[in-house]
Amino acid sequence: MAGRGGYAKGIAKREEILLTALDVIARHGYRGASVKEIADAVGLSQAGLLHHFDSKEHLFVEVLRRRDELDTATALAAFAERGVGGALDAFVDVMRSNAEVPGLVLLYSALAVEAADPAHAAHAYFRERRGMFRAALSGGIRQMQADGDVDAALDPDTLATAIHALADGLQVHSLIERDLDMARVIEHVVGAMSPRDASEEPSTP
Amino acid sequence: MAGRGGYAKGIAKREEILLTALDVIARHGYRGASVKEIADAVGLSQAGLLHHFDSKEHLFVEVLRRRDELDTATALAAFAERGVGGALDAFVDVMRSNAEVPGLVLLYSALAVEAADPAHAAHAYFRERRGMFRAALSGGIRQMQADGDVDAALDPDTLATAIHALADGLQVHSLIERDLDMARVIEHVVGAMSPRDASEEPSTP
DNA sequence: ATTAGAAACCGAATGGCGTACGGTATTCGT
DNA sequence: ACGAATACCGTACGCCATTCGGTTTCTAAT
Repeated sequence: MAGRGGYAKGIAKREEILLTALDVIARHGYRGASVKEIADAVGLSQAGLLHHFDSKEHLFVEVLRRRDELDTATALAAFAERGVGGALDAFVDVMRSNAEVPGLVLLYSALAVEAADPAHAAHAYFRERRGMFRAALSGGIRQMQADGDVDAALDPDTLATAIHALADGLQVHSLIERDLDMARVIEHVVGAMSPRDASEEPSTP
Repeated sequence: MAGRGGYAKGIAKREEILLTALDVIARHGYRGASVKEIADAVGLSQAGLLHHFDSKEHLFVEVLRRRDELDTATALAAFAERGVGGALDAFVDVMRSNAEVPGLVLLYSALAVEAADPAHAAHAYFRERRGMFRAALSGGIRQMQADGDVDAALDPDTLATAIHALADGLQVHSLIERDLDMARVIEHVVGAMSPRDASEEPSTP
């Protein structure tokens, strides 16, 4: 069991662990990010670290959950400021900035695959996350279709599924091909989805 | 070291191991596919199994290499028969049939992430494979642009990168969302890339 | 048909892994 | 200042991939 909702010291330590875990992953790779390595990095024994989290898996999932909170806040703010088109831009921006957090893409991709096992702590996380994400994305696409920014002939749900998969696939590829500009690829593809008569070529209006 | 190029018995056993490995992955998941499990399934000790392959990683990479040989043969045959457009169809077909091999998508996705580690046996494999695959794909796209089947305003290299990432991302997603029709999504996206004046509907409904 | 050497295979051991358990020390509301 | 909840540790367990030395089996050359 994890010592949840405890003393100030414990809360601070838990926070430190979450931050340090990403650091260790960035430096040692996902395989090298053992409980011992992370425990050493925060000055705890292995048992001491596992006191704060149910398991190593749960710790990692918690790291992603924290990141999600930041990201959705950013996206919602962009939506409030700039509307639907701004939200899609914000999505690309979030992806761009997350790609610069060392270890984060590695952790996300690794867990996304491990989550295939229904017994894995990340299974439920990814299931619900994908539902939420795709619902929001397809909603945004529908709005953009109404605004004439996306071809109305395309199916919003299928498109949302595709963009989400594209984003995750690019992350996996970027692990090896480190100069891969994910945001640029996505922007290019999304640009191809806009109605041809409206934009693309600046011919006489 | 591996007992390569040996007696008939060894060659047969190695083949059996490669087939059985996929079976074990399908039944026990990637995490459950330990050397012991696979060794038991083929009637060997762990040491006996490792005699045939340099490591567990190398064994898994070999499974993927074999599959690639089959797939490229299929794709080349389709190209010879049906030309460039047929090759893209063949690519989708190959994806569709591979998705029905239990364990294969799981193995591929798991290794694709583990290959982030330069020391991993799959690192070189995925590096070279992506180069080949994208070169072929972008070449095909260029041809289809010349034929008027793909919008000429799109960048072939970027598009090839996107489609490849999309395919891999869909595979990861399908691990959890098992009713996800990957081929359908890809066909829908590819259909959206065709010139608008040419076809009214983006793809077959 | 024999034989020498390569290949196939095994038992046991090694070091690392995540985690469960029992116990001690620290914290902090009361 | 008390005591229960929390923080933390040493130890141990079972599983993992891999290594090593040794034995059996195969087969090509004699």
